[in-house]
Amino acid sequence: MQVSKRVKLEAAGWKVGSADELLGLTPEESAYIEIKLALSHTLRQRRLNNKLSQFELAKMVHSSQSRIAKMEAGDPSVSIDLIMKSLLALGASPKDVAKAISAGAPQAA
Amino acid sequence: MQVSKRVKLEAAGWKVGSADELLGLTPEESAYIEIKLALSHTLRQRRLNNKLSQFELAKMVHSSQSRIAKMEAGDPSVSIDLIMKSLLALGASPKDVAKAISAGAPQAA
DNA sequence: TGCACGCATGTCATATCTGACATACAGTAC
DNA sequence: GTACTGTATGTCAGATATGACATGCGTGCA
Repeated sequence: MQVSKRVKLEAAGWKVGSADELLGLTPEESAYIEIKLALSHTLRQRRLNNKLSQFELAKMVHSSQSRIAKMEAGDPSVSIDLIMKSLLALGASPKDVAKAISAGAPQAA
Repeated sequence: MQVSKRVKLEAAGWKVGSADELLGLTPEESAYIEIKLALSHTLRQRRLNNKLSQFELAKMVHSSQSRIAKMEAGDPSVSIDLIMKSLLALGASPKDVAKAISAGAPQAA
């Protein structure tokens, strides 16, 4: 993740790395965000690997470009459900999803 | 999973084991259900390990007994989001969640 | 027997999520 | 410069999920 992106995410209300000390997040909340960001990141990876634009992926999953952008940004308005369904539509298996979560959200350097 | 439980789930509209051949599920749909059932099962395990009733867990996660029952049943009306949040509230880490998904839904014998 | 506990299932008002749309911005090509 | 592609972000009506409640069912126990 580029720093610029990280700054935007943080400005948008999320903390990216080890967030909890700065914001007042409970362990559950930060674990939830960690999972969401891990899946968001994996979604973008998979989309790019498949050489798809957000618009094209949106058509595939019967959604819209703006919602794909929000998914990849880990926007608070998108559910983990939706991100997972999109991953599965891109051919990910449950084990792939598990691996993505295990790998965790990409940490800042 | 007891057979009786399995029968109930199936009667409720889900197929449990290798479902897709019987119902007309797409690979994404069955992967989604597989993940949901894996997490449902893990939720029940964790709750029982902690010796909590559904009612007690409901209070912990600011929900209701009926919704916990639906989560554990993998009811179509509950999102994976909610099940995951409950797991995290029970102290599961993202890696625990990943392991649960990797392990998969308990297969019928 | 009655009564309490734990769990399942159905319903419903409301809270939350979603897709669609508009719009803005960066990069590239002309 | 314009035009086009890909992406980000804000808004909103309609769709979906949620908590709460009622109720039923089985089990244990006095």
